Amino acid sequence: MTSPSDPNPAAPGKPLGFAVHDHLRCVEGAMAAAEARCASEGLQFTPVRRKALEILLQEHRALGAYEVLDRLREAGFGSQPPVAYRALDFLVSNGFAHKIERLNAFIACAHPGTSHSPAFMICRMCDSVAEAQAVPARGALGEAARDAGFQIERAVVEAEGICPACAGKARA
Amino acid sequence: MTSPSDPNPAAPGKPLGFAVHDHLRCVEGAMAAAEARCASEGLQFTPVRRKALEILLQEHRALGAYEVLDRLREAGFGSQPPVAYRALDFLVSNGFAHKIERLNAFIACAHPGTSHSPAFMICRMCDSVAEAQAVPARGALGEAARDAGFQIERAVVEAEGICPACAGKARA
DNA sequence: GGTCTCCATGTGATTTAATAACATGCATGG
DNA sequence: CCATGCATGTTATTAAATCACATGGAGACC
Repeated sequence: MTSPSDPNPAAPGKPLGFAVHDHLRCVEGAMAAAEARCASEGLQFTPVRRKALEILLQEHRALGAYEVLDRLREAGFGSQPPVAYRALDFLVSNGFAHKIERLNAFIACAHPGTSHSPAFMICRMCDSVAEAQAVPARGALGEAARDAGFQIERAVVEAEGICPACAGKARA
Repeated sequence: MTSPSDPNPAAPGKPLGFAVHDHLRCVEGAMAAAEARCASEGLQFTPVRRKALEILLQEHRALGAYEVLDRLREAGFGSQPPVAYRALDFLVSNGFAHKIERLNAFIACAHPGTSHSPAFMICRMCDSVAEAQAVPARGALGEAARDAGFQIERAVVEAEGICPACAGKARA
């Protein structure tokens, strides 16, 4: 699973998370990308923020703020809620992570760099989460918004269901 | 605003909430519909549940569970959180109301009867909410789900932005 | 060099959201 | 008549999020 010869089956823009992939590289790559972007945009990628992103990147699953807080504390950072919430706010507002409203939880962005309006698929059995792209102006919602004269600025799109792995297990 | 000659500009299936309409009738109609459906399906439309729905119907806006609880208490019902949460659970599971995840709040269903997967438009200035229809299988999300082998069971679709009324005010 | 300001971090306390666990009481059906 | 199921109610607790305030470092500016 961490063999360096593993191909990465997730092409850019395609949902990752359900697909097998080289996770070590996946984490390292994302960290390097974040590092680079912070440097180029003058964002302060401080130790807590870095650690928080690392924590989220470990799994393709959404973590609650208190779960992140626990791990930050273990790593020697502050132990009060604002510590986690502030780091998460930084990550979310700069596109390094997203909040899954349905779960009141946070997940690392799977398509960093890409300016995007993300959509999520949440498996209700194993809680894994995959991120896809969705343009809100398209589809039924965009149509309704145009009809109503509503200006969409941001959209939360979160599908709940069964991921391929769990569907397989259920059939077995 | 409550004049009996007001036309109702919201055709079935079209988003309501931003449109001017006869709100008294809107509430009465929804209550009657709920009444009828509970009778026909053997659901217990008890006083708390009825009152909770009435409370939500008063406004085209999402109310927090504790806000609903306050009004239930004022109406003489129990004063503890489970009172509100149980009534709201009943309304949500039977399609009389929806939960807006983004706001951790609840709103009366605008298209009762219709079996639907709702989508919402939330004004970030005045907090009003309009409900539209969105079929999750269509659009970019459905495509991504098919690609990934993910089976969508339910979808949260919540657009945040500016409603026509507030856009008008901003221009003035 | 000194100082001012901004911003990040840390802590204590509080508010808001949601659920667990348990008791009561009323229907309905056997 | 009693057993069962279901709705309601209460106490208590857990989880999520924010407020308010103190500290301290890095740069900008004189």
